[in-house]
Amino acid sequence: MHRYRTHTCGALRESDVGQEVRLSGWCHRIRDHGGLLFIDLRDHYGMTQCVVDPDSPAFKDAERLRAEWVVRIDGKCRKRPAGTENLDLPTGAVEVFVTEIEVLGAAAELPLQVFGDQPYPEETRLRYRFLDLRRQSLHDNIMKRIAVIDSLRRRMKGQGFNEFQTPILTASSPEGARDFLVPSRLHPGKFYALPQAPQQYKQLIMMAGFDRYFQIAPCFRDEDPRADRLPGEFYQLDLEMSFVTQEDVFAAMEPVIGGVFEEFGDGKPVTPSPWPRIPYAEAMRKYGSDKPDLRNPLVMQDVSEHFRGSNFKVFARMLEDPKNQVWAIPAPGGGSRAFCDRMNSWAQGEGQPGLGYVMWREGAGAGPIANNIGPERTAAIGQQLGLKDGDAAFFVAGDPDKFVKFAGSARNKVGFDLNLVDENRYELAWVVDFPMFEWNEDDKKVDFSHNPFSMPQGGLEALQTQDPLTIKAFQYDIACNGYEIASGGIRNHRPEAMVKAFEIAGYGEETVVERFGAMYRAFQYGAPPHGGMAAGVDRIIMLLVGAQNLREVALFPMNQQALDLLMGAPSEATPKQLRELHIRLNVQEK
RNA sequence: GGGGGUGUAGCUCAGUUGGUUAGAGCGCCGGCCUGUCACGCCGGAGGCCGCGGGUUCGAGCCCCGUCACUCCCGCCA
Repeated sequence: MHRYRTHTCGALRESDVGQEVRLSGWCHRIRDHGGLLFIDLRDHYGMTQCVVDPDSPAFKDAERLRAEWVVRIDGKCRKRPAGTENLDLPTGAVEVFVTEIEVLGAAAELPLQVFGDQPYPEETRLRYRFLDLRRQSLHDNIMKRIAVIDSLRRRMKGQGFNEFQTPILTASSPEGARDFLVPSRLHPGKFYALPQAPQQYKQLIMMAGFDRYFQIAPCFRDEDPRADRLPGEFYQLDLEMSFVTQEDVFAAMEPVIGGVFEEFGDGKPVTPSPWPRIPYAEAMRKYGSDKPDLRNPLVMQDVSEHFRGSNFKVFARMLEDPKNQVWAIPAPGGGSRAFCDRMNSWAQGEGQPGLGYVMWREGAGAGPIANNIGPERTAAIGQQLGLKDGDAAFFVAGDPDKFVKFAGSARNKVGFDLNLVDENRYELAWVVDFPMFEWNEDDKKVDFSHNPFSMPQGGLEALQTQDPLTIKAFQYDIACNGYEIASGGIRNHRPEAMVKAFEIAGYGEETVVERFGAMYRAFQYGAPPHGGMAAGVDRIIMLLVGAQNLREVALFPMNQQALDLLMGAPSEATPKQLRELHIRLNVQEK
């Protein structure tokens, strides 16, 4: 007989009745009836009910057991008495009558219970992650993560993509996020950086003549986290293809991303291919977001004309500045004072002065704004938005660039609060035509708005002739249910266009050579047109398991302060380590 | 860097307008219990009310500060 087990805890069935078996696992739950004692023994594979009574030589040992002790039990598999079967367990037709118990690992009093699904504070969960991971929901999430990643690999390989590994210790790159730095021992005063993404490597792989690259790539960014942004490190399905247009990338990726949503989405409807393509400008105008939640049917509209010259002086005066507008968020079914007041105080909580609204009832508008602008204008607004009695609309005014984000979150709130969002579906869309550049108000200069490696639409000629702020890039995202789950672009593989693009952003050719030397050099020696994207693996899995937080789908995440409470990272270095690295600390005293 | 929320038993939480001895459930310890599967019943231990200061005759509750966790803004393709 094997030292630890003949079967796993999920294996025994009625066909095994009569066998002498050996199981090892955790005591999930113990029910001590005095003369009869049940142990639910649990391992990765499942759970088996084990029974001990005073006739068993193991009875005394069994009475000592507590939750989460690891034990080996020997016994006989037998059919449960009629009427006591547990249909909820695959092993529920049988039980093991225990004759011997060996304690393999006792457990101290638990800081969190493995049994049940009681909520626990993040700090406790992270410090005792190994216990949290035993709990069913996290355990299942991690197994689903593994299955999703397997499926992504299979789908990518099936399309002729090859999986590469790229360096983890690399050079700091000036674009994008803050780098994690690693001091060099051999080169005093110099540092490696952890890659924010294998962006340059994957482009170099294309220039090296490999055609289709992918990688489940670890990415490192030293930025503050969010619920949908893990601190420190996260994973991307990273890919790149040569000799492709934007449409080729879409065609390659829709079956991969859409496929995993169909495969792992518990049968929830998934947007069929081809997915909608929404220009960035349209997404911002209709949804107030570059990652719109398309489960929400609400579409915002510009209603400036109805307020221009009206008696609602706050808006009328704003509209005298041509860059200002008034947008309306329709709220079908939201025409109650209670709801509108609630939205108003929510807006104040968001740091807004308030949120103006009109309610429609008995064929006319109601509320302070309606009173000010009069019945004709109110009716015209209702008509434009397609609203009727019982509905409302909310208004946001000012410079759209400044209020659009707030308008977008108001649209979300109205949609969710009025139950207009069907949460049981996955709505996927491409957001395309991102602007190449944007105006940086702080520095009074033009910046790259996404990554500097994207090809401007119109190429070099557009860079030479157009107002930079009107140039669009071959740059695209995938939005799903309000999350950005992937981002990519067709790359700028022409050195002269690259130099020109950087010049517009205020960098000379010498800067390009200095900062992106490898790419610049590679572009000189025959660069194929290429493009690709990167999908957020953690975020996709979060959506698939229905979690609200990325920590629910990561094995050993850090907390919001980027501390690893389990391992105790980051930690201090010894004087010897620092000496070898030529580092002297200069920590500010508080 | 900024704003919001939370912090009371090992854990989840309750705790009235500031008023005597701070409670419940789960867990833990002891006892009873032969068909449970959230087993049941009886008893018990367990508290720097995050920490520091203040107001008050009196603070878990009010004020100031601070720390921790979390959500958001900034930041981040």
